[in-house]
Amino acid sequence: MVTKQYTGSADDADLRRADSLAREIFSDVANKWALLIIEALGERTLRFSELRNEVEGVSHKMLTQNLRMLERNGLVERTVYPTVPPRVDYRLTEAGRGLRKTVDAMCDWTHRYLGHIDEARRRFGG
Amino acid sequence: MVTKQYTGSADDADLRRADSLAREIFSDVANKWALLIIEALGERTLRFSELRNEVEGVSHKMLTQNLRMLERNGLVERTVYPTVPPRVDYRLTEAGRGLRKTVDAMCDWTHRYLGHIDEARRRFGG
DNA sequence: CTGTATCCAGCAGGATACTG
DNA sequence: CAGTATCCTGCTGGATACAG
Repeated sequence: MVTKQYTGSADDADLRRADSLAREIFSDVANKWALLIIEALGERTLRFSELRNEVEGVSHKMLTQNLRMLERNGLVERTVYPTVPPRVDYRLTEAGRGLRKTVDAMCDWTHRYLGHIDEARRRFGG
Repeated sequence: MVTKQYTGSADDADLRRADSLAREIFSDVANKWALLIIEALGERTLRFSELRNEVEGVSHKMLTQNLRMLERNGLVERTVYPTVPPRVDYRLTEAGRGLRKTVDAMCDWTHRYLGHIDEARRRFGG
């Protein structure tokens, strides 16, 4: 997210639109539940109820809400089997898998710096 | 963030602690403002007011709050110059720069899939 | 300029109940 | 089982004022 310089040229409107879209996507995606859901899905296909178990602490409502958002942005694909009781599968799209790589990197980072951070907190607190 | 299997062995407590710490860090860091601040800082050293300008739309309160949190976790270093008026510089620590790489990747991803997502939204809306 | 504290509206998000 | 809708509370986060 680099700050753009708008020069007043013809296609400034396009640049501005892209920029605001980028910020919108970032806001959608840069939230705890969305990232945890993506991480939980990984390469797997999971049902709603499975996802609910995998993502520790997520409520029914938050899960539905975030899944809709991810679907809307084309990061998650939703497959409904018209059986009874119904069965709904979720899996990452190509775009979703792309994002997942970055979330993985973030998880790796978290674990790599765990000790670092733990120590920093103690210093800060003392 | 992989689900761990707790077997009841001696150092389960440690594993559990590390796990909960990891989740805590993730919750702290996986939020819009924190990531935007980290991205804005980049390799630069910025003052509070500069940061306020760089991070579009952030309020005084949110900026302070997130900077404290990032400082507490040892991701941002805060330098106070006891001048009048006071001057305070912020810059990423090594840990912070590590995280920044993953945020960069996320930003790259956003721009790479911008069109993709735009299209997905239209499909979803129609 | 930077930071803290207070107040308060608005929304996030949990619990619950109900459909297909 | 999956999803939607409603209610209701508690927290988030903006605005404002003030201090160092």
